[in-house]
Amino acid sequence: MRDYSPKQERGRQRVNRLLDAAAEVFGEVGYEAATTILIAERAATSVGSLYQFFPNKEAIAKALAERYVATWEAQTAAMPIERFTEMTVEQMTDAFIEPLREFIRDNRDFHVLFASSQTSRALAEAIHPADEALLQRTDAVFALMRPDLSAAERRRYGLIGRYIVKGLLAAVAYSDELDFDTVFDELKHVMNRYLEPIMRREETLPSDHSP
Amino acid sequence: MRDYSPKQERGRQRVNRLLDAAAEVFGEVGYEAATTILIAERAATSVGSLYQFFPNKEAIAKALAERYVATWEAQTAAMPIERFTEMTVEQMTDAFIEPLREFIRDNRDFHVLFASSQTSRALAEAIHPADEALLQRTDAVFALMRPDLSAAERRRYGLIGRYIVKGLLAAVAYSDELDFDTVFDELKHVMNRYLEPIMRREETLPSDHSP
Amino acid sequence: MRDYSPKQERGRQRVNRLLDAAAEVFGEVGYEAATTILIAERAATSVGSLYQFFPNKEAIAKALAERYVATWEAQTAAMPIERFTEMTVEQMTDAFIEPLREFIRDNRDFHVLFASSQTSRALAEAIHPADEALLQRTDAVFALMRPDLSAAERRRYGLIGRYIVKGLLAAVAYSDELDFDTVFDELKHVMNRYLEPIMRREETLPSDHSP
Amino acid sequence: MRDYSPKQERGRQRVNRLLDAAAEVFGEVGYEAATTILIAERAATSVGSLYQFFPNKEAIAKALAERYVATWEAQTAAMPIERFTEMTVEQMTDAFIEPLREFIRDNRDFHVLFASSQTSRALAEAIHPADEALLQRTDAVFALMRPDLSAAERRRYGLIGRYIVKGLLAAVAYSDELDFDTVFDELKHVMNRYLEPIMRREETLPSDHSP
DNA sequence: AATGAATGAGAATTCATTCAT
DNA sequence: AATGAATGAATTCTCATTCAT
Repeated sequence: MRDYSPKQERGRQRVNRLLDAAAEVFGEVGYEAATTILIAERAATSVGSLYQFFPNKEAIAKALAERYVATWEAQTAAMPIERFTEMTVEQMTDAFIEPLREFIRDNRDFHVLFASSQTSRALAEAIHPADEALLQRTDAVFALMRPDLSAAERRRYGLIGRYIVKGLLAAVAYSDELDFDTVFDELKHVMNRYLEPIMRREETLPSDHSP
Repeated sequence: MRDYSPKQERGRQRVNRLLDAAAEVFGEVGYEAATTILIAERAATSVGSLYQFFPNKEAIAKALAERYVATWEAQTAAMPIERFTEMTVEQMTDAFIEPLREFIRDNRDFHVLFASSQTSRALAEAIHPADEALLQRTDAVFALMRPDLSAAERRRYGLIGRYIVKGLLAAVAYSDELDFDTVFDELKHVMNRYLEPIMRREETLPSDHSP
Repeated sequence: MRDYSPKQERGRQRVNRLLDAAAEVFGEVGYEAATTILIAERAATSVGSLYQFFPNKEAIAKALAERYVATWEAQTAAMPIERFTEMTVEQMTDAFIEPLREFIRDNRDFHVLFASSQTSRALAEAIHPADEALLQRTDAVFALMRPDLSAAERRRYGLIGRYIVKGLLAAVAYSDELDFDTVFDELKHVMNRYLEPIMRREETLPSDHSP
Repeated sequence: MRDYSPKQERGRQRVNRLLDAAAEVFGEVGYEAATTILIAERAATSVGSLYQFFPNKEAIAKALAERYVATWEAQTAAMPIERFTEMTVEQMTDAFIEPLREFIRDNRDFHVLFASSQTSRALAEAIHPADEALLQRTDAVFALMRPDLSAAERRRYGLIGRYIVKGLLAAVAYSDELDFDTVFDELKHVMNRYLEPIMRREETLPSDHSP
């Protein structure tokens, strides 16, 4: 297989410009409708250069997803996981959602990629590792705060939470009726209400969600 | 402009077969990747015939969305809106989610269409009326149960609720870790928790979500 | 998989025109350099039509090879295999080469395809069945006239003979110094001399080619 | 025009490495499918360097062909042409084929280049001088042994012989059913039988190949 | 001189839509 | 009306060759 990694500084810069362009174009027209030529043009380069660094369109999406995850992880690294032990549910939700809010504010196009992954089988596979990386953190927090939960339960709550988040990120991206901060405020509220019974450890198993 | 509505019983049947086929194909490969020829073949007919009834691919999606809404409305008609006044929040959620659960059970491919509408500008426009129709019902219920809410608030809660629902429908469609009923049970739980403070009319305005 | 076979008479005609065009174009520029658009244009149609009937360029070559074989077989059917028993080696060679001469006269472009199959892995696979079909006949004749030969020997002589033929067909196709009939006369001579000791059944095993 | 000839010892080595790489790559994927980048990589250098020494891809093939001819000529120089006068046809054939056998054993990829030259017009022109050089030797031998043959006849027998050789070299290169030495043994046999009547000078003109 | 990035024309292939039969 | 053939613009991707570092 060919080696697509840039060897020179010039190449590294171009890769970043291409990813910026891809984020924009995906954001504007969606993954499917985005053409490699359009992306290249937006990055002020030629298709040839694009294909010098990416074997195909899918790989662009994948690299972009990875860059998002890396950015996200760098940002969340500021809040070490141990800090969560001493938090209330509200604080914990804040600790999750507020960085997300800022992240999305800076990366408005983020969501399209993940939304499109529902539409394109190939993209779904490309995105999956990134998707999975995001789950790790919730899992770790659940494990810390509710050690009595089974791995399956942690996973379930993590997944459901992620789908809620994705649902509301769609709201940010596509609804012109709901403004940015409203959605995040609602998201915090939803998550608080969802997680509160789960996090109260003195309760009976919350999987049956009974009071 | 041509008239695409079927004039005879045979035509109506063919349209339905085409929509069935379209639902399947959209479900399998997504809207973008679905080809008109594939849809026609799945309906055991020819492209030529397909274009007899639909001016273009978008129109198929639109008609399909409309058929979904009609089916949904027929199903929910069984529960007249006045009945909601005497319900607890749990009952109300049940009254919403259980029919949805059954609807989705019968129309597994439903979600893809709505997910794809996030990806394709054209499709979004085609789907929008259907999307809007679904919002009417929540709005009506809110109006009935919390007449003190402003139209904007009703709309906001309706929209947010819809995005949560969409988020979890994606879980049904794409996650092989979460099974059908688990998702719907979680969805009910989430909605209950979300709506409860909103529906408690003796509370202060829930928009600020303070206890 | 899609069905590429023509369903209407019109389609069948177009397929034949496309194969004619392909033969020409392959003959002129070779398989690799032949473009599907060029072939389509030569057949006075559009690429789209070409791809209606052939999944890819390789398939065109394959179909063409098959048509050659079919033509060839129709022509050789006139000389039933039993007739070979009563022939001298010269007559047998004649019975092989003269129809080949006529076939090539009518299908000048034939050779390019088989020559190109040495150059393109994909093409080689596509051509192989046709190639193999041609071997059947020599094999049958050897079996009839020299029943004492082992299958391996028959195959060897058949293969070598075929490579000689191919070699000289290249001469017809590419050499502007050797004219058509000269090459075939030489070919007959070569084959006669090659086959004579093999065909003389009273000889010792001809594999050692001793007098 | 630029001067592409290597000026230093290091350059000469690099050219040779590039030709080695080219031979390999042509042998593996054919001339058309071989990319300059692949050749450069195989030679453990970069395209940029490749173009330092060759103006284009065709020139690589040409240089390679020339190197083959030079190698071949060095090898055959051991057998001065006068020695042929005292040989039987069998010995003469041996004197031709055995060095060829050794040459091909050492240069397995040789044939692809010449086969590809049938497929690519441009390559054919590049190869032609090399091709022609190989003909000189047969011509010289014919002239020596059969001074009564016309130049045209010598040329004809030389060409036909060369096409037979090429045909069987293809067998070596592409047939996995015929092994290396079998093919050369058969080749010797074929050439012996072909040349014998031509070389018998007491015969009538062999062009009519009558006994 | 060496590396590998940059370019862009050109190739194969797809597919919504129109049209002939 | 029904079928499936026809069209060609658009898309992804390749690669010989040139250029910047």
